[in-house]
Amino acid sequence: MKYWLMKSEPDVYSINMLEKDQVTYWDGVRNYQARNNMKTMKVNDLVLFYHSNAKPKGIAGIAKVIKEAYPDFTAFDKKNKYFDPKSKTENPTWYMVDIQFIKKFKKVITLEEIKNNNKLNDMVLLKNSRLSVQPVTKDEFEKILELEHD
DNA sequence: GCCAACGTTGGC
DNA sequence: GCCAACGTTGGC
Repeated sequence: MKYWLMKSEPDVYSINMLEKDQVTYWDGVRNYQARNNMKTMKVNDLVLFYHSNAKPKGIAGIAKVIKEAYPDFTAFDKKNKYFDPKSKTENPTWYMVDIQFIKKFKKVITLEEIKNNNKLNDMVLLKNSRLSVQPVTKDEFEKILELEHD
């Protein structure tokens, strides 16, 4: 099993909305590295749900992958804001996965807390802050859970 | 709201 | 294939 971190701006889609929906499809990824990461995901992989451009910004909860990568249909729809003419139905450029809500942290584990933890210095989150879908190691995932506070 | 970092595009 | 110009992300 693998671990991941996925970013969302809570104004666009937050952990609360995922809790309400329970299941969602992760559309709109238009970056090749992020897409490749999604293509690597397997059912039951765990996902840290990160709130970017937010206050507080940080990890807001956990989700799991329930459907592996399939074509992102929003890329085919001219009226959708994620429309991309270079993605063809017969040879899609962009993919999405489905995730399911697992839990919402009582308090967001903030970016600051992550930065202040020596064990988490190598997280992709800190090295490549712009990547919206990124791998997390088992050790990092477990350390994050230790930072959860009631 | 600013801007650094980074990815993509397109002219050559 | 290089790289300048441009657009986007996301922390501050």
